Amino acid sequence: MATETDSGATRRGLRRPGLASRRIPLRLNDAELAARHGEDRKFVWSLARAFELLHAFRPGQGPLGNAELSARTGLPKATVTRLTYTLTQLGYLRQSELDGRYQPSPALLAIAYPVLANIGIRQMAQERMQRLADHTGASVALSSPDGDMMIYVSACSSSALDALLLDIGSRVGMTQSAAGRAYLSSLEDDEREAMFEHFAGRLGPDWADLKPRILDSIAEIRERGFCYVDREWREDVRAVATPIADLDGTTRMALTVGGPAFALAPEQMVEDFGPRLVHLARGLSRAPMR
Amino acid sequence: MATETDSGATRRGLRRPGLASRRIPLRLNDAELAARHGEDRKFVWSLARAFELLHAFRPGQGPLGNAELSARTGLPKATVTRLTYTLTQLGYLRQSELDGRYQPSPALLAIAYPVLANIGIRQMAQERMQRLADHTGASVALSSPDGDMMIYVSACSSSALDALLLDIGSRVGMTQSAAGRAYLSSLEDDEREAMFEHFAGRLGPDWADLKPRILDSIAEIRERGFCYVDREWREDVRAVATPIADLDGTTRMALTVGGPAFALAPEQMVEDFGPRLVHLARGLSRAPMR
DNA sequence: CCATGCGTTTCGCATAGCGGAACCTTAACG
DNA sequence: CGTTAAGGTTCCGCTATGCGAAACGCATGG
Repeated sequence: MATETDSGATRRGLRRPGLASRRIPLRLNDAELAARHGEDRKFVWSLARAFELLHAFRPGQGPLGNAELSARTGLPKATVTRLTYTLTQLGYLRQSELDGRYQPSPALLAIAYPVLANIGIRQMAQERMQRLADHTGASVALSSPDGDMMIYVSACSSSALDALLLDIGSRVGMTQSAAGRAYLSSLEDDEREAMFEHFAGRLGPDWADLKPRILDSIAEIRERGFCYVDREWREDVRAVATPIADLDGTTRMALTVGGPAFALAPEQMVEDFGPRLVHLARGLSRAPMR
Repeated sequence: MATETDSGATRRGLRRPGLASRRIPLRLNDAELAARHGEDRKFVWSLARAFELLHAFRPGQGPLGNAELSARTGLPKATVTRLTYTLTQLGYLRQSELDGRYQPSPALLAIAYPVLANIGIRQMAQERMQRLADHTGASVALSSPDGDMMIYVSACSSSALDALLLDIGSRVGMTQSAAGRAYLSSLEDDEREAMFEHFAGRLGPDWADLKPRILDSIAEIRERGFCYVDREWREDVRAVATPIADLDGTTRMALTVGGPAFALAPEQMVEDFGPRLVHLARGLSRAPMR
């Protein structure tokens, strides 16, 4: 009997936890937040599940089958079948004729498009970013905060670097990246403090190492307008970044020049790229009109 | 009693139709298809509703409130509240502090990102597209089919055209645009015939006008590799386009050069841009490796 | 042939989530 | 200030929804 009851409880009980506690499902709202929705009459769980599923697709890893999706998300096979089916019908997933596995379809770009269109500064910045990319031979990007990540909303690279290092939509950690620190520097003290609390909670002991480095970067920005971060985000990448506001004057973002460490000399980053970046940001901030 | 029953029936009955028959909610799966899901045990309606809601946001139209969303989608206010609430929690919508209205957030870009990363030819094309844009002074784009639309998956513009005419994720009609016709030309006869059936169904009487023009464009492509479409998609836009395949060799796409009619002379489009475009497509198709 | 692995289908059940209606706010107006 | 209007949220009863364990199909492949 106890078994019976337990099994029932577990079966239902697993539902939420499947999303909530296990494996940090929603990368931006903390797991705790998700857990808090346990009794929330307003929260639509099937939606959360579907997005978690979409999130299981990673760039460059190619198509995924239902089994793989089930494994990654922790959702039961039947549920995955239903979700992939629905998403396919809606056109957001595309199923390979051959192996029946799924891939996100361009339709997703279409729903993401209004995001781009709503970032006023993007349009203005585009050309000048490209010029800066050409001059520096590195990648230039504009990024916007999202949880504890920075998301690229615009990206240019020079011909020198054959492939774009990172493209629109890619994400870099807010704490380790130059972009993230530039953004953090633009926050009010109390806002930044709140973020720090989050980080502390998330990172635990590592935070002690990280915090001073972030503070250094912020001080650097205060002093000369940009920060230089060398191989912290990734072993092989260095970048400079500066904060910038969108045309509405409130939305905070970051502007970055970066690239593979082997191709970029630290001096040129600090002496040339950094100042140019600041110049660009200034130019965009006192934007003529609109 | 009859009233009672009817009201009940209507109440529930309205649900599906709210998505299905009314106002062509899912732009790519035909309304008919959606309607067909009436009894489909596998179809998750809340998902469809949520995406319809996301789809209500249009580029450049700024943030939307729940009322507006309710009006646009035909979903009841309470439902909209629940959905916006959930999407906000998940981070895909962002709510303005001031007026409480919603806007799609960059998190959407992050879920769309794998789409870009999976299109192999994108990376290779980027630089050469940019060069072509610089040379022509027009916009160069790579687009992928989605239902009866072409969606831009890559876009370059020259410095000459200050703003990007269209950005990644924007959509143009398959029937009217050069890109769409280039894509159509790359289909097998039976596939194309199937598309034509769709169009005929969708467009009704207009189809009679449109079809010959599409066939002309296709003939043009057969003959000289590209088609030139002048102010059909929009009053003020002209473009040339050519078909191209992704690296996998199967996924069909289109490559376009286009821009405002006043800035582009028909002769240069046909004599210079078109041939260059074809050259570019050829170069990309016999891509060296990978 | 039986195992293994993927995918779909079935089906009974609890509840998720729907939506009409009531209920707050704010704002504007007379 | 009442009053109307327009946005939004909350309530709440009800059932269709969508969940997921388990059974089933269907390929591989040893």
